[in-house]
Amino acid sequence: MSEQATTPNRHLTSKEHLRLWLRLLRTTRRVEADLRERLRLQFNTTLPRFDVMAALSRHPDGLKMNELSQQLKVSNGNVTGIISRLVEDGWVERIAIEGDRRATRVLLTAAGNQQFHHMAQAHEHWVDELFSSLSGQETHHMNELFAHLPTEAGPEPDSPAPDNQGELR
Amino acid sequence: MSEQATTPNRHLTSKEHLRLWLRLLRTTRRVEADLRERLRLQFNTTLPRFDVMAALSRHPDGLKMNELSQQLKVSNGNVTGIISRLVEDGWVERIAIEGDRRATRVLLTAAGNQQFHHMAQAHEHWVDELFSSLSGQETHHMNELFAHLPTEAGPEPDSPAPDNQGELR
DNA sequence: GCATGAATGTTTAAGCTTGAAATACTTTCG
DNA sequence: CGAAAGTATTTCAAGCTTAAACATTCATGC
Repeated sequence: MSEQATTPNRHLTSKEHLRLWLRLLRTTRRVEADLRERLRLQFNTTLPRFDVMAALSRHPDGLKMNELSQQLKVSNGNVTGIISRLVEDGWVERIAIEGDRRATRVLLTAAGNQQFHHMAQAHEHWVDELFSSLSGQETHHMNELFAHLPTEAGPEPDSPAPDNQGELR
Repeated sequence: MSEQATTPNRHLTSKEHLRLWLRLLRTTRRVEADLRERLRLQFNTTLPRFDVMAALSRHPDGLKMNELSQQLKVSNGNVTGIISRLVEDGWVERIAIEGDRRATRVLLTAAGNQQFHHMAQAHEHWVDELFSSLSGQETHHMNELFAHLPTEAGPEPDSPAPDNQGELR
C-alpha cells in the first residue's frame, strides 16, 4: 500500500504525485470556472443543473432519485434541491412510481430535453476550445493514462455498468 | 481558436476532448472527495480551510485578503468567511497594516503553522497513495502534457509569478 | 482642501454540498 | 397479524461559493 519504503526515490515520487495532483486540480478548477460562467451568461443556469440534465438526457424513461445521486456521485439530499429548482423552471418533472409510494421517477420534460440539447452543443464546443492546445494524439494519449487512475469507484469491483458520464452519446 | 473547420475529423477531436474533460472531472472529484473525507475524519477540517492554510504557510509574513483570494482563484467574499472561521479556531490571525486602514494582513499563528505541517504530511501521503497506480515515468509524462493545458490564467500573459500551488515547498 | 474615482474588505442573497436525522413507505419473518 | 428491519426521499444545520451591493479608506488632480 505504497508504504514509506527506505528507497532513496520515495520522496521524489511522492513529490511528483503531489505536483501532478495540484496541476490536475488547477486545470479542473479553471475549466469548471470557465464553463460555469458561460452557462450562467448564455443559458442562465449552473453547472450542477447542467450535470443533472445531462444524466437525465441519457435516460429518457427517467431515473429514481437515488439512481440519479449515485450516477452523479453526490449526496442524496443534494439532488433533491437541484431537482426542485429544475421542476420550478419546467425542465424536469416528477412522476409517481406505480406500486411503490416511497419512490419517484424524475425525467426531462419535452422543453427540458430541447433546452439541454442546445446547451450540450455549446458545451461540447466550449470544451473543444478549452482543450484546443492538445493535439489529437496527445488527447488520446492522456485519455489512456487516465485509465490507470482511480477514476471509477475504487473499492467496489461490482458496479453493474458505470455508464459514460456527461452528454457523451 | 479551434474553428469548426470542414476537416472530416473535427467531430472526432471534439468528442475526444469532451471525453478527456469528463475523465479529468471524474478523477478530480473522486480524489477531492477522498481527501475531503480524510481531512474531516482525521483533522476535523475541510478542503477549503486546508487550501487557505497551505497558501498562508508559503507566506510566513502573511498575505492581504485580496492577495489570498487571487492565489486561490476564489472570490473575494469567499475568503472572508473561511478566514473568520480559521481565526475562531485559533489557526490564523488578522493584523492591521500600518498606513492603510483598508487592508489587513492574515497569517498562520504558531499553532496554525504546526497544525498545518501535520496535515500537509498526511495529505502528501494520501495523494501518493491515490496516484500510486501511476509509475514515476507516467507521472512525469502526464505532468508534461498538462503544461500544454490552460492551467494558468489564459488571457493574461502578464502574471507576475504564479507561485507553486499547494504545500509544495 | 476637496471632489472624484480606485482599491480593499465585508455583507448579502441565492444556490450548492455534505452528513445526519427525520419521515414515510415496504418487506421480512416470527 | 405485527414488530423489526430495510428502502426511498426529504429536511436540516453547517459550511462553501459566487456575483453584486455596500462601506471605508486611499490616491489623484485640480
